[in-house]
Amino acid sequence: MARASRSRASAPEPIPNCFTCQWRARTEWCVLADDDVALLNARKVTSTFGAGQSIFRQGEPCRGVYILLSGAVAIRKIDAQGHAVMVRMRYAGETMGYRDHFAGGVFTTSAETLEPTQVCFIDAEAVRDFLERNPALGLHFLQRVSHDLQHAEQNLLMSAALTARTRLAHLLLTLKDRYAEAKRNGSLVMRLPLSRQDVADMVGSRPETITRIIQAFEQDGVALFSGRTVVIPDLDLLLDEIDPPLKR
Amino acid sequence: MARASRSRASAPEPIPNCFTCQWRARTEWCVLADDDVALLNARKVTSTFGAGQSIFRQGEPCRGVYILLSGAVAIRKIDAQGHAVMVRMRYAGETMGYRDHFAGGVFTTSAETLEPTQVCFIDAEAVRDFLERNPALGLHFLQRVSHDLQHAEQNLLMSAALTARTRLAHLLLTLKDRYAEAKRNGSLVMRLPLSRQDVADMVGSRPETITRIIQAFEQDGVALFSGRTVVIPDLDLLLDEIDPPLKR
DNA sequence: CGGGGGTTTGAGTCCGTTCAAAATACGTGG
DNA sequence: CCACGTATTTTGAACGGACTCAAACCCCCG
Repeated sequence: MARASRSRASAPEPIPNCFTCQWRARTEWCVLADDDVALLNARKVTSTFGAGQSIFRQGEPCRGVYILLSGAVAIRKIDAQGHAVMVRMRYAGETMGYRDHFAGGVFTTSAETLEPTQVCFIDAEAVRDFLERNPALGLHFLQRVSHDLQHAEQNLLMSAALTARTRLAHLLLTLKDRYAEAKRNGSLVMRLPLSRQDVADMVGSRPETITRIIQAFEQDGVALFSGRTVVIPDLDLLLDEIDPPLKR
Repeated sequence: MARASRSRASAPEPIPNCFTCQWRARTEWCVLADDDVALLNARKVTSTFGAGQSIFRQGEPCRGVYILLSGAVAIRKIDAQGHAVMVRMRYAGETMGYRDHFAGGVFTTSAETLEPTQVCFIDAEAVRDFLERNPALGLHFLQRVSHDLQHAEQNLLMSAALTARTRLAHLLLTLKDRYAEAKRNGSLVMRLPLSRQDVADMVGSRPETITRIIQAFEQDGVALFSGRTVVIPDLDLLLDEIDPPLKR
């Protein structure tokens, strides 16, 4: 189908199998019994995207949900002024598109790959079938969405009470969990797949402000930036940033 | 149980009946068949609260969900600095506590009545039973929580891109739907159950700023405040506030 | 009629923004 | 592999919205 045509032509690679999938035990779909997994395996459609490609667009009817096998995706939303602002990321192993799927069936966000990414698509009809065959799956998603909600609310409080500097520190801390590698001297190094604009969006600020906070971080030895590569010499220093987070 | 002891002793009033409940068709519970409703009717525990009383507190294990029969409730959250900030309201006909119930079982917010309020309590075990007997109920809540999530995300974007003035206009518009009465001259009048501090919390601002915006609104004829009573002479003027909502 | 909490007013400050230009990085074609 | 054009990032200066602090005010309640 149309979606498949977006995938990048590539050398024959092994067709992903749900049974041997490394994420099988760690996603919401882990409650599926073996025969359900067989069905999932048959129904899923796998595609591969290069970096910077669109998986779905805000406004489209949503035809199903996606599971990320590898890579990372930026979720963006068009704001009142018509600009696309990045609101969150999705990583390998995560399901995506389920909010809009369960909320009503129209995408309220767009998804664009930040790196080469492999995704499994489960169409809406299949999702409905699985939900029917195994109500526990629905409860898992209910729990998932509820957690998302708590997280979103936490973010709202954060943005109101914390400075941009503290919020950037928070962002770096979450990104470190996904991207940081420990060096032998104890420092952490990571290469972010985000532009300054994207970072600014996620922090609720502007690129210029991000640059200035970065300068401050470098002066204080909290984090050293060079392009999209970040070095965190001492994690404790970064953690201190969010400890006394009083605003003004 | 303990919860019942919090209820206000009151003159014998008719015991609410789920079958004749005015909200029956309009809540998530509408999917319940008659025999389920009978069970709901038997399992629910109704209590009555005066204004300003606590229904549950952040940090408590959450023992079930609540349905508001009448009144209104303020949901507050303790922020990083230890202050309780109001994050949202719950109105008659709405279910409350379901987020924390489905997310994990500990209240991440506190609930306090803003007016005399009557609530039905459904304990967690009963919720589990209903979910089991009728999986569609779970899907309804899934839809509900997903909508909440979209709303929360919208709020996050709003707070980042809109001025406090515009955000207050938004708040007034939502409050109008619940509280405004139309006068014969076409103006709307409402009495808010919120203090300036609460309004400031919900707008992500401070009481002083709210006062100043109110003054500006009065000068522009958008809304006239006297204490907690608000007059909206011309709804279109208020709507104009959110129409060109560019910040800076 | 005397508190006392909530609300308003005032003045000053600061964080983050805007606007604009310079510098740098990046991708593409020659 | 290097030159070039474009996009991103950085720098600078100035503005402004919203905050802080603090005092005055007012309304409600006892």
